[in-house]
Amino acid sequence: MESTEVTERTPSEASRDIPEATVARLPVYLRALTGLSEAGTATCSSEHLATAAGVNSAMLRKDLSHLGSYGTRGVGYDVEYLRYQIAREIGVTQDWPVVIVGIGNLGHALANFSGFRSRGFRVVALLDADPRRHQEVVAGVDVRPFSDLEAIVHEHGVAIGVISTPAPAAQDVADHMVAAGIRSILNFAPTVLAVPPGVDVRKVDLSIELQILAYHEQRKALGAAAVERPVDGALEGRPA
Amino acid sequence: MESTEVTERTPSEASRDIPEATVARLPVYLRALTGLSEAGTATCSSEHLATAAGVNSAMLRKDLSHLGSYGTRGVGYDVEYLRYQIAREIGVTQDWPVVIVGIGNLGHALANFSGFRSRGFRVVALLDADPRRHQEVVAGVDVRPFSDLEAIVHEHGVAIGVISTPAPAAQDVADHMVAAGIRSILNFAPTVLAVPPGVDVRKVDLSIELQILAYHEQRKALGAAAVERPVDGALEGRPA
DNA sequence: CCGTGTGAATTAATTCACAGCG
DNA sequence: CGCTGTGAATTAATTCACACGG
Repeated sequence: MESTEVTERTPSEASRDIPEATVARLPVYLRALTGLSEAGTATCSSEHLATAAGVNSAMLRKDLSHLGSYGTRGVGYDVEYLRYQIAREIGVTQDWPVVIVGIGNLGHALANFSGFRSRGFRVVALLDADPRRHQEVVAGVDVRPFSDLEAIVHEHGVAIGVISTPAPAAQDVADHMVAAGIRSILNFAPTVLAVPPGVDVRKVDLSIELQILAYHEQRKALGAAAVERPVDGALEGRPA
Repeated sequence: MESTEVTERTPSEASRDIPEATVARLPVYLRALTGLSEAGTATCSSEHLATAAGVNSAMLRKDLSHLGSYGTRGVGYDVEYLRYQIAREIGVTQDWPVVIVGIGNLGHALANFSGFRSRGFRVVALLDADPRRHQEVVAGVDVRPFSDLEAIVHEHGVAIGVISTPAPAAQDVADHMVAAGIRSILNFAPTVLAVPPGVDVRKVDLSIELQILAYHEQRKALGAAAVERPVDGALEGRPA
């Protein structure tokens, strides 16, 4: 089985439709609509919804235009209706069974995260390679051996796997997930995963996010003064 | 104090230099270089490093070209040298003091996450509004009242704050962080934060990531057949 | 009128392809 | 030679600005 190529093409096969940048914002709109709905708002303008979602209204309208024409000119959008349409487009009108591998601190937090359940995902199994964890019950689900992965995937029709192991274990976990038939992986381990074409990987990397903030913070600290790159010099330790 | 405007301009003031997309990849390169370094590799080509970082070599070279000319034609890059240059550019040659607010499951996981310490960040305080948590010591740091925020920020010169509270508390926490002088926020709460200009917010949202995967997964499930949008119909429950 | 939906214009990001240096 | 660094070409994302319909 050839899986040397590092993953490219996050959007796989049949993605010639909604731009990737739009797809990434749809869940944000969905959440904003849920908020408006809970606040009792029946109708909203693109301006209103855009503010709630933290984007500008032109972009919101452009994004929504990829889904269809769900608004009413001169009026705005029906909150419930639009919410349903977006949920359907994303695919969270159904429930997705999810398996989490790696039940350390982060795995615990993920297992207990109520947002999964309420947003279209159901954690059907928690797996860990460490036998000492197999005693535990986390969030009402008992921790099982990693070797149960394939059986669980088949039993529940799991299509999405979450990796919250330490970095060194992540590639092996990913390989087993792919072998078991999982084609979408959310990776919290700070490592680049290689997967065959057709498998989507998204990564959430805490220290990368902090480093991006640090970059901008550093820029701010430089103040309005001398923002330019160090004029020359800075060649400390240049190799021969 | 006017802070109605939802945040735009993630890159603030003095960011007319390296493209945002490049900045977001620099930490990935940094990690890949650390890996190569630990493996004893002294020199690498753009091809080699790009593979390790999960990007293509043209993009890597273009990204690095924004920092300067740190390679040797016909040879490649000196791993240690390039690593230092990127770390310096990001600003992680120094240590950034960080405060974490909200010590629930996720806050625990973050406080214990060793990757922060080893990548240029130092957790100087853990804060929680719930007095019952003030007994605890997490990762060697004791949990203090949220009201200590301003004192801690000033004492340690904290520039970066992490929010891992439930969604309803997040905006209030952000407001206090901004008031205390924090200008970079990493938000794990599933909510859109409004902050004044000059403050950077990055968000990490677990269910959004899963929803993006679900979208693509749904597309795959449709198979090669009928990939087009439902030809018409699908107007279930269209409002009057 | 007012606000959606959308072509056109702009800006950003990525990829190509090769000149030029070590 | 081989690989970097980079202009030029391409593709994607965002913003503008306004025609159009309720």
